[in-house]
Amino acid sequence: MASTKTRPAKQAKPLSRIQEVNRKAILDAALEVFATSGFRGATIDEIATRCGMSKPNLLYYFKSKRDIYQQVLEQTLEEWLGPFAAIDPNADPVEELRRYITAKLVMSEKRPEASKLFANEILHGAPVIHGFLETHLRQLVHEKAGVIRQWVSDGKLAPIDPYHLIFTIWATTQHYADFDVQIRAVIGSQAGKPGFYEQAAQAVLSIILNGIRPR
Amino acid sequence: MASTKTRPAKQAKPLSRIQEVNRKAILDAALEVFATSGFRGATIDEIATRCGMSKPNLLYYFKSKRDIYQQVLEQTLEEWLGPFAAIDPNADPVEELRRYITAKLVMSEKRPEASKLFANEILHGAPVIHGFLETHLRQLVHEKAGVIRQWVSDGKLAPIDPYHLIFTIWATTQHYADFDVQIRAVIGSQAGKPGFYEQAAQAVLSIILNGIRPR
DNA sequence: GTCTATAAGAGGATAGAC
DNA sequence: GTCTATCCTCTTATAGAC
Repeated sequence: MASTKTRPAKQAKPLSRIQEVNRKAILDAALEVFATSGFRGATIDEIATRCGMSKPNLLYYFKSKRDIYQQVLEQTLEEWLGPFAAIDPNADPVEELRRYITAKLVMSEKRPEASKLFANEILHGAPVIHGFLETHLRQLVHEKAGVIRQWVSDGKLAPIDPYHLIFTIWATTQHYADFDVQIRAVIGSQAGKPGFYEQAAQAVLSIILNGIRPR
Repeated sequence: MASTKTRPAKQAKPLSRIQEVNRKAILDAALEVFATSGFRGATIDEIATRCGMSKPNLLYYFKSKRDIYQQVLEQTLEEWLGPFAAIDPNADPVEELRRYITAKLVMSEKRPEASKLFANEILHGAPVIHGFLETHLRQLVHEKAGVIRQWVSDGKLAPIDPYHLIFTIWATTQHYADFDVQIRAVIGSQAGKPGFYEQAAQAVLSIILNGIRPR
């Protein structure tokens, strides 16, 4: 396994093996707890218990509860926006949007906590990521809106406001993660079954894609 | 102003004039605070300050913070589901859905707190209204799904799963209330301007209605 | 690095005067 | 009905031993 020594020459503090492992364990546990309880509802104790550590030990790795929260958010943001950033102006519009919507639904199924984490943050006024939303996300959405607008100009999509199309896609796909409790309550055991998300994908794709196909 | 005496003969405790006024003031303030902060994040103190009362005085009218929360939720539920319950099987399907979607968007614009209150509750596992969701809401959705299924059978709508159509409508319309902070951050000052919700309505209606029109 | 013990503070709820 | 004062619990964060 070669040398496990970390080179101390780098800029920030180099993390030892155990530090990396523990930090990751904490962030994983924190994602789940913050997602289901929100920032205020979450307790350091619950995060600690979930990753088998003591409360003070968590605060050895992170200087405060808010610090943990912030880093979980930042870590998840990148992953969450990946498929959006990957929208390709040169691909076929309908196929590209099908790919994007499908990817978002898969994420809602596989990692609902990530979606819930953001929903909580934004619902409460986005105190931590407000700056990010106004700069990076705004710029990214502006860029992709331009792509969609071009598709419409080229007659490849029905005339539609790009921003509202993006919001519609976000809303529908994330709904399946954020409101899963309601969906489960309303349709019962079907929601847990294997084919459920495929069925959801088919319906959502049918509605949105037919709604924007050029006529 | 005639007599203001309350008749003590009724079943539950009759509320005096001042009691009614204060209860309503508390519930109005509580809606705003719970909507923006969630149950855990909200404090009795903030609710009290917002309606110009003292903390103990609130607890004279309601026996606990949870009691206030529960009553705000129940009070708002009825209003929130009104337009859904009003979907008319005998009306023209596309027009009826247009009416419903428009009504939901108007509610998101005029009373975003109501939407946020539910979003918070459901996001955190619906501890208080879970029973309601599994019984009344489930029954209501089942009924309306039947209406939509019939419309599809009659060839008045394109073939679509009724449940996913309902979820799509809920998701898109409530998104404008629940995620308003993100929308504002992304598109800037336009979001506050007068015509914005009309523009949103046009886009959402265009996507969903074109997506389900019979072909 | 990890623990026990504890300080410090926030917030829900009650007692009791007025 | 409304207030001030207070109790008590929960939770964040730190001190300091190991």
